[in-house]
Amino acid sequence: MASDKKELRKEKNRLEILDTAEQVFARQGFHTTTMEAVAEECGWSKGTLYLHFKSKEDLFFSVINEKLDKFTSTLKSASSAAQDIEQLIRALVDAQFQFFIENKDFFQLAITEQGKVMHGSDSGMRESLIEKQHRHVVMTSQAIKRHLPESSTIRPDTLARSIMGAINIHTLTWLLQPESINPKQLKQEITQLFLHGVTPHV
Amino acid sequence: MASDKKELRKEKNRLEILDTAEQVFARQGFHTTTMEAVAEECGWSKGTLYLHFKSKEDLFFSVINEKLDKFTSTLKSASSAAQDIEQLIRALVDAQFQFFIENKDFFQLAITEQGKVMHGSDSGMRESLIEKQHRHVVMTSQAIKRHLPESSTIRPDTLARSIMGAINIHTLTWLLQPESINPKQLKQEITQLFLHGVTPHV
DNA sequence: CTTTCTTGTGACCAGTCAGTCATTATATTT
DNA sequence: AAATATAATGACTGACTGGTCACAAGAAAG
Repeated sequence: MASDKKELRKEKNRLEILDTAEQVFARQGFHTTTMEAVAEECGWSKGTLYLHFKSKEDLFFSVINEKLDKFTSTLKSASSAAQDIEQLIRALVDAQFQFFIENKDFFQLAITEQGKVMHGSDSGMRESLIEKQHRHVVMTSQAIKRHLPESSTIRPDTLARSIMGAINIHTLTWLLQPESINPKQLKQEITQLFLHGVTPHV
Repeated sequence: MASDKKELRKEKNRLEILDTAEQVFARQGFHTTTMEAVAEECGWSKGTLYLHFKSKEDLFFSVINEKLDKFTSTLKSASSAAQDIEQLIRALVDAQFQFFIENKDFFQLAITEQGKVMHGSDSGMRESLIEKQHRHVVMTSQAIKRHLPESSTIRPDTLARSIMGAINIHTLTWLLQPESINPKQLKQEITQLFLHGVTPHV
């Protein structure tokens, strides 16, 4: 049937639009980005965007949603190989940095536009996003739980979130002042920090 | 002279507007907030706002700027009493949580509207804000440097930022799902984490 | 009380943009 | 090749809002 082909093409176009939208949103922020601008940049007309997404918000949340899924699965596979807590933390730090660097656009988007998640914005999209973030933390926590010493007083999700928060802020710094950061050293430091704290370790 | 009184009243009104604006911006985000709304909420008319601030952006940046100064000085005094690295980390974690909880509005603002710092926005305000954040980190780093063991492989500013990042994200979680957090336990965990890492400690 | 000066107002203007839909172009079927 | 169905367009509209400014209200001075 021809409808298969059609569906496929439609999906391909959808993804193309998502990719472009990600860049534009990241560059300009949600409110400053116009549908016209996205349309122009991906070579379709504004009307066509509305054949694929029912509103600007829908487009926006779709961008985030998709990338968040990819992020979660990246971390999942990165953490599956670890044999002990040290390897795991190193893997988590590595993978998150890597992902953010490879997806600067998305990172910038996620950091700068959490506002849309916290404020208003109707429909279930807000909830759906929070749910997705939650699942992300749960996934990471589970990986941690597998390797965390029984006796540890730190709960897996506290650790998961702390690592994320730290890397977030360092990535942000790095984005604002690229020259001031040595990625390799930084990753090493952070890994050490979460493994052993400030206490020097031999 | 009467002009003293006048100046004083003007300053008082300015601060009142800043306070109100902080709340409204936090509740609705930068773009969604209208000058009209701020005016209404503080009982002045829109025109009057423009007697105190030359634009919406000016108002916005003024809000952030002022709070950021308070934040820095709060941390400064909190860290000055510490006698060793443990006390210092505890103090930093405590004070930051405390400040964010007492200034939910500001926190939400800061988190959700970093976009305005990263994207466009003319004038020197963007630079001025980055500079201010930088000074904040420097101040914290200096406090850390005073107590960090010589042999430590972690640089003070890495630690300063990591703590900030971690607390940011936990505060965010706490704002989104208040019931899931036990502040006391969380603070204890985080302090432990940065002191000794995941390694259990007796 | 009248005049002058300061402070405050809000209707208005000019620009913006999300979303629509009548029309056109393209593809598919007969 | 004609007819039909589907995809794409972009001019247009309606709603909104930052910023202005001619005017009003109120205080201070004379």
